[in-house]
Amino acid sequence: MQVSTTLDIEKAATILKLLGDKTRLTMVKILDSNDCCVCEFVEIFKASQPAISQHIRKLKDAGIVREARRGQWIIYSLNKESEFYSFVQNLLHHLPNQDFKLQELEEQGLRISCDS
Amino acid sequence: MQVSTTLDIEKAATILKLLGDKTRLTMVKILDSNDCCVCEFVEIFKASQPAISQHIRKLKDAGIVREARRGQWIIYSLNKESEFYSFVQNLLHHLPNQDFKLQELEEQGLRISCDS
DNA sequence: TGAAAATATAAGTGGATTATTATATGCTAA
DNA sequence: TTAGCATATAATAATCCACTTATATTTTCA
Repeated sequence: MQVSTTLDIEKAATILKLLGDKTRLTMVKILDSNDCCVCEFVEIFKASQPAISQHIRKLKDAGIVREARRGQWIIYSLNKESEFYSFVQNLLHHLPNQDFKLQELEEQGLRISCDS
Repeated sequence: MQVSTTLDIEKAATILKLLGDKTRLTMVKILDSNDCCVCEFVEIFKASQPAISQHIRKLKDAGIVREARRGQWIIYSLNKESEFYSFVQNLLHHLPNQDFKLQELEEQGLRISCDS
């Protein structure tokens, strides 16, 4: 296997610990194929808004996701410039697609907010 | 990227949390190229024997490593039959080789124990 | 301008995780 | 058969983590 980047073991452990949480790991898998805002995650995970915001902040602090304000929403996406991007990509390839979660939202009309 | 196995997200998060610890991650990286016993890890990590045993037990409980008694020593190795093996392998490829740690032990004559 | 929506942040709490200390187990060799 | 080594296990203490509740900030729109 050819690997593009070699990570410091300490940094790698930090990233793995971050992703070693079901909510954050699922978030990142979803963000791998869609941009998303906090309110959507709140729906998907049936969690409180502060809980979701706190998970996202950890991912943002580590540089794994980035944010872009769009009106009153803040849209999150994977940060492709992150030094961990290819590492995370490789992980994600082992996980089942989670797009059905967003599709469910769409069917409930709960995804209009971040459409476009 | 072609991936051999797809893991349940929940299981994947569990494995990532396990590996999201510098000591355990380094252990697994070392075991990727060498079998090892507890006393060697104690030396390498300058940690207490119970602390090391407890880390190893977590890896063993998850099926990532297996043990084989050899006289008074117990030799640990990566469990290639684990359903997580290819997942873990992929991770490890991103990490720098840690063989120098065992080489240091050898130079101090502290590796005789597990030689075979 | 003021109300409402989306999000962030702070403080506090309970549960999980890690290390320590103490003790038990299993094997070897004298 | 007993002493010593390697390792496991149990109990406990300290630290960390994720969630909750409460509040602040930013933006939109009427």
